[in-house]
Amino acid sequence: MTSVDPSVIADVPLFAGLSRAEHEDMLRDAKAIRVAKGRPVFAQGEAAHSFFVLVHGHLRVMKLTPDGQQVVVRFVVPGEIFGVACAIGCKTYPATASAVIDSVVLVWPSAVWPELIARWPALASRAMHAIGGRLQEAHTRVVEMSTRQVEQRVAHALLRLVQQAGRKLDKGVEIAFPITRQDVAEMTGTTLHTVSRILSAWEERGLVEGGRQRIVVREPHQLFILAESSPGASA
Amino acid sequence: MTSVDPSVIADVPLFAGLSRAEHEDMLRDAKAIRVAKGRPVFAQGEAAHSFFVLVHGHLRVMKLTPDGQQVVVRFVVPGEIFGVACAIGCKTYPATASAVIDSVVLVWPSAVWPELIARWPALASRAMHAIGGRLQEAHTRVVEMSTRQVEQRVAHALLRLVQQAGRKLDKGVEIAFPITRQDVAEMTGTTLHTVSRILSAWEERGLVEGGRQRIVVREPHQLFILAESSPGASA
DNA sequence: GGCCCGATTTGATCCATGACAAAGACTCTG
DNA sequence: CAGAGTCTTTGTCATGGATCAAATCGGGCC
Repeated sequence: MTSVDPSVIADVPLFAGLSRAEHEDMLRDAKAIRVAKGRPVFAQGEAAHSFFVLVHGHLRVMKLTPDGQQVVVRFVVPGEIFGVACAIGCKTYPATASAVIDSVVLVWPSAVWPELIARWPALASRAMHAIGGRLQEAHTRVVEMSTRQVEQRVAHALLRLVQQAGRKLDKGVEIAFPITRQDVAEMTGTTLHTVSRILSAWEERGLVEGGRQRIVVREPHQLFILAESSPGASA
Repeated sequence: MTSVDPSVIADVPLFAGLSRAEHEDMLRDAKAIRVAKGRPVFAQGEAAHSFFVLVHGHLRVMKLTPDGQQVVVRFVVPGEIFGVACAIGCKTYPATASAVIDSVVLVWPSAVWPELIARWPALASRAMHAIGGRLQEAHTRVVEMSTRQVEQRVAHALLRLVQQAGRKLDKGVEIAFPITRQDVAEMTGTTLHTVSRILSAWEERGLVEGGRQRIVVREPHQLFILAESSPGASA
């Protein structure tokens, strides 16, 4: 039996407030696995055998349409629970999660979920909040896609990424994992061409700084203003 | 103290499998209120004092953007729980719910939620599934908005409405509550003008039949084919 | 170091759909 | 039954972005 050091979940919000002994107890059913950059943790349509917590690294969660287009649902950062299909009554995973950099995840069999939440009711509540937060975010995204133009959506997406995975730099904040224009396009419902043009324009104005699979936001506040401005009000 | 007849929640899926005595117990904290057509049950931004179950009628849930545009999040049909901000850790309602026809709702104070789920753990699980379902739907909508054109999105929206609130007619299925082209536009991220044109075109082809605040789907299957066809493949 | 491949940039063109405008059509009310 | 207020239809025009096409750039690998 793989034994996992309980300290790895010391700062997982979902498990906050539990004792070390309780952590150990929970980890009894878990396994830690390494996922190489680019490899999937699970794939859309697969039977939902397990649920997960990301310990280290970054994952991209995406949905594939029947005709092969893909949409980025979100990025997972360390400490988050993901792949909880079992908790919401899905038999199969509704999306694919793959590593954008070498990552480490904890894996529990789906079967232990009911047991866990029965034993720690706070867990149910926390999980509910986590799912609720994602619902909120999804709705925000729907509203955004319905009412704002591409430039504003890209601005919002960048701000969200910065908040979720920003790394402070001398001059601005950098998104802490490799991300392509294509990724940003798939987060905002546009094309990599349009994203490239927008970022170029922003770079011109000193708002951001780009690079291969790299985005640095120099002026988050300016970006915020852009994101919030009403759809008609352009320069 | 208002006493509510336990039979009103006999067919609420959330409470299925509980005994009549348990229903009574739950209803002890509830009040039933009538909401006139057009009146809000709660409004976006308001403190989330209560959560609800719709007993009779239909509600529209919508979000308002800072600049006054609105987006329809969903319609609530009888038997559904809604306004569960408290369950997902929101202090205020993130959207507005108002009656599209005269309706009756059960109201519980948010404060009893923790109590209820503590007493009936199955409730927590059911609620989780309900929220999960909405998350799925929201993601589906994001994918749709990112990858399909307006006509396909409208087709999907109609099919969803038919499934949720379809009333079988001699010639087709009717959406069982008054709904305007504006509503459909706000569900699909387009304008009432475009929706009107699309419905007119479909009516021409015999797929649907329209009227004031009324839509009858004559050929669900044709609509389905339209909804699924790849974005480029038009007549 | 030189090659190869994926990522990015940029230009030119096209078109789905939004915006504007105005005229019906249906309901309810007084 | 007239009038008002919604809702719906339809026409015309403008345009934000998608699409198509090609360079160019930058890294990693042998």
